Amino acid sequence: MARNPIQNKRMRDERRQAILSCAVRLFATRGLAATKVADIAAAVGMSQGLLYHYFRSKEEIFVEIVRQAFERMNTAARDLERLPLTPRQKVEQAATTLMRTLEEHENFSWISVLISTASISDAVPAEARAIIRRERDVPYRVVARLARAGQRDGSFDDGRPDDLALVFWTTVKGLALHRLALGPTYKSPDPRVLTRIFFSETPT
Amino acid sequence: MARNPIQNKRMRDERRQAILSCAVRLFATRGLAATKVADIAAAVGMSQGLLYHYFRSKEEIFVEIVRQAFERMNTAARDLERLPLTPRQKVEQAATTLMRTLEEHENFSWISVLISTASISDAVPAEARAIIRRERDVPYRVVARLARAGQRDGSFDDGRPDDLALVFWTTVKGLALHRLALGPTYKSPDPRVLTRIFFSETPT
DNA sequence: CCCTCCATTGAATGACTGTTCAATCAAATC
DNA sequence: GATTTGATTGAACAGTCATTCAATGGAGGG
Repeated sequence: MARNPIQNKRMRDERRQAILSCAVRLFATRGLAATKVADIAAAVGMSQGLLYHYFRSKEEIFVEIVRQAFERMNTAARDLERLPLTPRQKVEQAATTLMRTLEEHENFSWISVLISTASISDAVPAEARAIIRRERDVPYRVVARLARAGQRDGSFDDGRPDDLALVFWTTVKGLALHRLALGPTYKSPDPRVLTRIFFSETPT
Repeated sequence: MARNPIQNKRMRDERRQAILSCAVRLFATRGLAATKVADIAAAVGMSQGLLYHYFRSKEEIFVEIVRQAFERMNTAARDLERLPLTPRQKVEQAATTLMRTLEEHENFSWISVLISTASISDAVPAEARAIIRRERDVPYRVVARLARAGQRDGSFDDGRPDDLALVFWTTVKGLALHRLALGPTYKSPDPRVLTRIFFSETPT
């Protein structure tokens, strides 16, 4: 193995990521409590003991997954908001991107499901709960602001912005769920099922 | 206690229902594995041992909940389908009823969340998985048929009926989730967020 | 008043599983 | 080739928790 301390750290990080990405689908399909450390170790292909060389505990793995998930999702949401586009274009782009991501990256769906269940659950580590509480409504707020902007400039229909944002993300989560149920057969619906939440077909 | 064997059975059934309705929210918030038998017993207010007088195992409780949930939901769906109404009226009635139920009966949301998580989970008893596999798409099919009927008679917009049904139920599930997060503060959005999936505002 | 059911308890049991640890291995540096 | 440093293992440990069970209570019927 690499003795170079920098390469060393990199390999360690890669190994941690490998563990995380195996653990995601286990946690998503079984939940934290029902996922055994032995399962994770088997999925990664290492001994149980070695897992504890990379993470202090099963809970730490879980927390790390939650942390990274929100980091990526919220960065993407804020990036979208900053793009120099009209509200209508932003919604269209978000809808198209999300539908494509659903089809192409199974991982997005695993993470989405994991977060959904973790958000409800009483049985998650306190640290994970804190992250969730702090981060979970960022995407909702972004979309609600978008809805408000669109309604102000007249390109969107009416409806309480918060409700519309809720329906928007709810639909995405539901599709993610469905995508996992179907596997590779899955085909995303027309992005208009998302855009229609905000405005009817006819371009202004 | 009632010695009358008929009354006796009735009291036993009531007790079983009491256990089930306490267990639902525990299973919904923690998942099957993370819910301890001790928790359920404490919630009902009985000893752990006594639980086993009413149910053979923790899993049996879970399975019974799943069974009853699908029974009610699917009966309601099929009842709606049989009503002498136009597709448009049926969708409107379903939307209104669901929005009201969400506000008034917290239990509906608990059950909805329980079923959602159970549907994904690998870690549910085989019997529950069988019930889920067998029953879960009844409501989807009912709504898809409705969509097809509405499109045929021209009162609905276009869109793949299966996709529309998916989006419809997904939204309901998402709202149930949100309703639990908010508690008594929750206020259902305008039913049109549901009807709009199928047709635009203007009445034909 | 006794006998028979059922409800009820609380403690014992036994399996499961997260975590620790002492020991081995392998690579790189000197 | 000796030494250091991190990777890796497998078994042991400890705590948790579902399930069982022997014993008690209490209500109605004879």
